[in-house]
Amino acid sequence: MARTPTPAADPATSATPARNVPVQMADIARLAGVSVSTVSRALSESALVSPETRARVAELARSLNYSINVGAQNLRLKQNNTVAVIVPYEPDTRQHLSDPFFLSLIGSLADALTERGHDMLLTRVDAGRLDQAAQVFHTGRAMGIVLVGQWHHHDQLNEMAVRGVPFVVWGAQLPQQLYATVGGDNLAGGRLATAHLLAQGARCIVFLGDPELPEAALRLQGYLQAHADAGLKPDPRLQRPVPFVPARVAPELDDLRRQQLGFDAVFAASDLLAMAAISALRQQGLSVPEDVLVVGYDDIALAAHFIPPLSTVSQPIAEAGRVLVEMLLAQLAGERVGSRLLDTELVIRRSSQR
Amino acid sequence: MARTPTPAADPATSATPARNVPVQMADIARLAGVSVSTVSRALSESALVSPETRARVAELARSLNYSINVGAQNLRLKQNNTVAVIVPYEPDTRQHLSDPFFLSLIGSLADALTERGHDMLLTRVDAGRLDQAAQVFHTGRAMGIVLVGQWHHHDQLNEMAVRGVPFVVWGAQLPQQLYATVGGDNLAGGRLATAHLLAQGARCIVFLGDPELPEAALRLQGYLQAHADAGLKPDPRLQRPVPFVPARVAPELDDLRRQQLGFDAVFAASDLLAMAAISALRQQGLSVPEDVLVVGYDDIALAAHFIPPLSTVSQPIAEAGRVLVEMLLAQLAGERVGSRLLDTELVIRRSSQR
DNA sequence: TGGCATGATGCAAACGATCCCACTCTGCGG
DNA sequence: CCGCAGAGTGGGATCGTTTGCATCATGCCA
Repeated sequence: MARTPTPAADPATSATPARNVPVQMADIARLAGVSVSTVSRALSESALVSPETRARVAELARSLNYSINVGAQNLRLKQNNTVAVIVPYEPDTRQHLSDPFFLSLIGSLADALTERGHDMLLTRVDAGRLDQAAQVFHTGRAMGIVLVGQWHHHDQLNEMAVRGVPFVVWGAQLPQQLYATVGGDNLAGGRLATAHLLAQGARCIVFLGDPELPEAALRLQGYLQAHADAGLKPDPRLQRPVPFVPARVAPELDDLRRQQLGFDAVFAASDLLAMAAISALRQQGLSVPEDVLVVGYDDIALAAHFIPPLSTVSQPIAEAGRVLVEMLLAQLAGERVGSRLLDTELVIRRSSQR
Repeated sequence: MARTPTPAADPATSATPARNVPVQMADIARLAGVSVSTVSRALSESALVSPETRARVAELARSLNYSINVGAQNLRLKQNNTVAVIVPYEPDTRQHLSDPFFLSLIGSLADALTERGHDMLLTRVDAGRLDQAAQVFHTGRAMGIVLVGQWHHHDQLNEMAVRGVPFVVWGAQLPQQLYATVGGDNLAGGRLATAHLLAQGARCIVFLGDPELPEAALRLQGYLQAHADAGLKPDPRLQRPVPFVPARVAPELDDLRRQQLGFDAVFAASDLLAMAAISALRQQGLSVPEDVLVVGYDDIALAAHFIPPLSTVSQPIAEAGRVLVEMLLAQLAGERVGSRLLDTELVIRRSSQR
């Protein structure tokens, strides 16, 4: 290709039009005829500098479009105001951040953190190598950690806590845990949903959800309790341990049908599963709520616009973000914080009413 | 409350069990009997240190659970490998990060960034005070910026570009823009969707979407083009400028009915709007697709599980994240990057087929 | 007029890493 | 026996801030 000089596009030719010359305190100091110390003090509104100097420096800083280098500042102050939000990532399914509930939770955390003037570092780590999570703390990238998502490795979390890593977890509260969790009241949620279905006359309620995950296990326990409360004993074969993957729902329901196990309601441990279930039922020629009642869990934004509008157990997402942040900060302030259970609420829509 | 001393819980009593004594290079140096320089070199696998020393230092570092302080490292190296992802926030509606499409895009960005070893800083800024976005760059918190979401202020973006802030934008490509965008081919998407509806026999197609937003405007333009291609002229009253808020859809459709404007199809500029439309139609006693055909936009995860499964224009989310990151990095490497249009694809499901 | 608060400023040492430069030590060739 | 190359290491400046302490001018009182 011939060398055709294009004056405007050639960076070497043009007189560095927008080359980034990062302005720093020393520059301001020189221009203002004071020392860096004074500039530093002036910019931090210290009462030690005279009002005139302060004004002059401030004006200069603004006109030079100066902004402080937080890296250097943090180093000097040994401070850091970013919080890491870490989501697990299942290497086998390569399932990335996908459940709308967790995405909303992340949104809510972003809100809560910016509200308090903190930065949010979003990181994904291999669910198995949880120790990597602690790295963002040890390397000083974040002052604390919020873990959201399904974490299987209870003991790894305990170890992190022992090592003094400040963190809070969204999830179920387990016995013997050394760390603080925030979570919906899964037991109550499961019981509410199931009791409602029973009250609607359902007698054979399918449970969809993966009891390996503590949260789902509690919802299942609530399901059992509601039955017990009503003096009923549910058929254990109706409890289907499906992972949180919508595509796994239809085969499960087909299987029930093949086994000739009749059912008149479904309680799914997530809205995504519930919606998949409704689709699958429709496929089988059954309609909701006429033939089968369905209740989901999470109350994601779409639940209300689904057809039929989905009854579900609502988790207080906005509050969740706020509380998680609050607790992390309290912990950083040296307080000893316990776990928190947030109220859940049953939202009754069409899908569970005949 | 009486002061009941609980020995284990009292931090002052216990012998600082997990008190955080941040170990640093100097500590390792002392213990290894070498200088910090050597430690630094050993840990960075420099060939300048003898293999024995290197091994000794590495072993010591591991046993002390040492990890480098990236803040100090960044300061010294004048480097920084975090990328800021900024989402707009409408102060009037206080609408937080909610559209599933953008949330997925964020997920995909998180994936693309971690894959390349970058940290992701997630920030929300007031859509009107876009200049705040540049701050995260100027303060050195991030080396570059990815803007996602609906940005109205084209000129503010241009100004940022002029000032030399490295960033890329997800969105529509506009004339006279000085910055790089990545976006789906909204024009083609709109045309595809509309042409498909016309091919299905629809003749009065409602368009739902806010043409104030460049992306939606292009989709509308595609809608018009498809009509022109078919030698048709759509009734302008069928173009309804609704914002991206599901709740605004039903009133709009009611209004159409009040005006006695018949229609046999709806093309919504987002899946959320499409789903809200289907719900609203159902409310009015109309069924989809029997009475009205519907096509959405984005192909969010739930579209396939909706009832009826939603036809929609699919945007390549995973690719979007990858390309955005690639382009930002190219820009940081000093390359001059142009905007990129990603292929969109029409996914035909039940909602648009009689 | 000297002593001394008082207010405004500057100097220099941190913060925790990197890396240029100088230094020591060994081994080898002249 | 001396010089020197080269390998391995240490000293210390540096990145951009903050802040304890010293400095210095001023004004006031005795």
